[in-house]
Amino acid sequence: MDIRSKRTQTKENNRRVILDAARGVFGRDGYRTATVRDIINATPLASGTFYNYFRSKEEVYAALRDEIAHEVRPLLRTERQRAQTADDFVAATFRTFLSQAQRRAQSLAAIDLRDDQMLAGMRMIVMGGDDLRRDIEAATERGLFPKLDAELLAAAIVGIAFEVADVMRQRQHTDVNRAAQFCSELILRGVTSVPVEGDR
Amino acid sequence: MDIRSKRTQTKENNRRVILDAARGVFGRDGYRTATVRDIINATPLASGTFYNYFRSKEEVYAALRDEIAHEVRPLLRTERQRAQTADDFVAATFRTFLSQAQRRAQSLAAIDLRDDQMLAGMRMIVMGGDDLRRDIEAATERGLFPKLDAELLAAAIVGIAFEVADVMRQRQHTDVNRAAQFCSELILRGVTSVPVEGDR
Amino acid sequence: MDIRSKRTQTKENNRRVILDAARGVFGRDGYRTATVRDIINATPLASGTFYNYFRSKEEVYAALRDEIAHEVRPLLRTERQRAQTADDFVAATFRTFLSQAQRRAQSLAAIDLRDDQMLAGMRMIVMGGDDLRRDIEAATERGLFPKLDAELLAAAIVGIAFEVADVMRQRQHTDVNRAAQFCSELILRGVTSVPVEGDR
Amino acid sequence: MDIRSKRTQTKENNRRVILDAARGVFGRDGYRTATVRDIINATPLASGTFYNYFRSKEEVYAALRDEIAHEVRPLLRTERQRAQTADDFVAATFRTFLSQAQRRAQSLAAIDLRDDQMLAGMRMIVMGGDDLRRDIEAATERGLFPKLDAELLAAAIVGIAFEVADVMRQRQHTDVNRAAQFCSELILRGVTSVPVEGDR
DNA sequence: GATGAATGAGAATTCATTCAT
DNA sequence: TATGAATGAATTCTCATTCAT
Repeated sequence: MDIRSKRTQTKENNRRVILDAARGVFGRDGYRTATVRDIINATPLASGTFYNYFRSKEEVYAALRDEIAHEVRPLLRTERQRAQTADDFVAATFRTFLSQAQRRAQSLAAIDLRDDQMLAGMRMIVMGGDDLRRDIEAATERGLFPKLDAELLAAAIVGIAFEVADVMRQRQHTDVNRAAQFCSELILRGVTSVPVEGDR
Repeated sequence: MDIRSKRTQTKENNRRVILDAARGVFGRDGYRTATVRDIINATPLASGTFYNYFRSKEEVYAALRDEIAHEVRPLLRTERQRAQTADDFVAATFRTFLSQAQRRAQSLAAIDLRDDQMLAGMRMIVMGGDDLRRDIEAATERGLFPKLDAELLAAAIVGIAFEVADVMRQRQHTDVNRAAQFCSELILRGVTSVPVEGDR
Repeated sequence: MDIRSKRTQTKENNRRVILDAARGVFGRDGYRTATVRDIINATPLASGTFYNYFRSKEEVYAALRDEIAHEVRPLLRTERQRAQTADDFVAATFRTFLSQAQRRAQSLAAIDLRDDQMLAGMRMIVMGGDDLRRDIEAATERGLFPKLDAELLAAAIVGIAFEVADVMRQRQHTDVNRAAQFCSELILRGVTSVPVEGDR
Repeated sequence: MDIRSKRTQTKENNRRVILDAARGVFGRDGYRTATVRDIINATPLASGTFYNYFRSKEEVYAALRDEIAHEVRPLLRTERQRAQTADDFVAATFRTFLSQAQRRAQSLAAIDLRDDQMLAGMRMIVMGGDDLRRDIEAATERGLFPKLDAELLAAAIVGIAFEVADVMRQRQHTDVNRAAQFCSELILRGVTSVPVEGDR
């Protein structure tokens, strides 16, 4: 059904190859340090070819980020919009983000989370631009949250998500559910209700 | 009476001049983008002079960061160690960090918070390396917190502090106390107890 | 028929162009004084291009030197290993070295012989690393020389060869054979048997 | 008797200090690599002070070289002019040069002999500009040598002296007399009469 | 479209020398 | 004269981007 010329296939394939290489390089060297040349070298392609697909490192990054955002954002929105309780809402957000962060360990999660461009990107993913704030506002309308500063709450959720993801990365800790639960409890009921740890 | 020779004064002055220029340039262009040359150009000094004071951009940044860390860390530790309640502990941390972030609007806060080096630096300031985690552990001994994963809690606090500071920066919002209170309530008692907003 | 693509040709040509330029510049300004920029400027190429071919000035020099060593060393070894008498052995060494030094008047010989890197290079050529010493030892086995300190003898031969080559260069004297004969006699039978000069 | 103002003493002392430092630095890093700054740093003096005494690195070197030349040249000339036989003449030259080279192990001899400026300097010392050639010519008049190309002979002697000094340096061999004898025999009667070695 | 060498602007850094103190 | 910080020209090298094949 899908009749593509060989050329088209190659074309799309190269795009893919570059994106994957970029992912690896960003993950290894950090977005900042990585050079276009590094990306090309991680590829069987020639340097000039890069510019047939992307105009710059930034553009590759954007593509990479958008790719993820496109997969993750709808998931997040759906879960949040379906949430019946504040617990559902918050837990969905953390669970989805943390499990994505983990699943993408070799790709985006492996990218230094603190890298500024990258961070902006990740934030965009979690918050979905302003998805999170809007979802919070909608949820507030539905009575899930008390009336509060949605933007600040969104910021807090994002902040926690990032830092906790980073701790998980350092610990090479993989119990996403427990981490997500920790975050949710913290946001929902505060430190007093956070589940007591045995040890990690 | 004039204990410092003119020379020494000039020398110290130049250091200051470079640090201030760096601050401005980092703030304007971001740490990443900024070049040593940019810093020099923001200065009446010659290029070589820079290298009489710092060996690289990294070193200037470190000096800038340490300057702040030196002022802020002791404050934070003292307040947290004196805290009689979890509220005191958490509130002190947020208040101090957010007010510092604000006070330094032209300096570090103005530096792109999302820049990775910068962010690592700021994290070091707030957490003081591991100050925060250790303080949480000590406070837990004192019974201020239930037994919990101190590292995760520290991460959560840092995450919130950052993101909220950033929102404040964007809003050019100056009510530090309200923001600090918001953060504290969230951490302590969760979203349900966060003070209801009129609007900003 | 045209086995090498135009591209490959250009590439090889550029390498040649750089080597030749380096030769000229080294010869004119001395290896020490010469800068990579000087070499580039003696070329129609762009500065970056240099670094597509060589990593540094040192590397160009090494290439230049090796080029010569590759041509000269085998010649020398063969002649010396075939030598039936001490006379043959010594004469071959001087003749080959001096004639090479002369033939390369525009290339290596023109390079300041006294420059240390250069000199080390030339020494490597004449002695071929340790070729000369080893050849002397082998010749001693064959009974061409009395048992003696091969390393010192090699050193003496090299020393004479250099200095005499330098005198020839200054004199723009071209009678290689006479110079070689002079050196050989000196080494073989000493000053008393050196052929009496009219004058130069 | 020698009434010098303190100032004059200091002045001469500083000159000395710089010369000694330069010697050490040249010896350690090589003339080429050494920078004026290195020399200054090897001194308790300030950078500006250097320029009260010397205009450049070259000038320090020249002073250093001349100092030695002034000590060594007269010795050499005297010995050579007094020489009754070719043996005396040649042996005196090698012995004096090699022993000087050795005695100055921490100073000039330690300087990379192959460094071009240095080499030119050393050559000047051994040959004394043209001393050696002139002395050879004079000795030839006296019948010590057959009529021959004095310049070439001088060159040969210098070449041998240098290379052998270098071998000695590498070997950390200290038997100057044996080395000098080797060189003399070689020059006087050639390889066949060079004393047979046991081993080094 | 793919190739990969050429390009050259630009960044970091060094260091001989000057000059105010 | 001594000091040592300031100077800035000069150098090396990198890397995004172009372009002939």
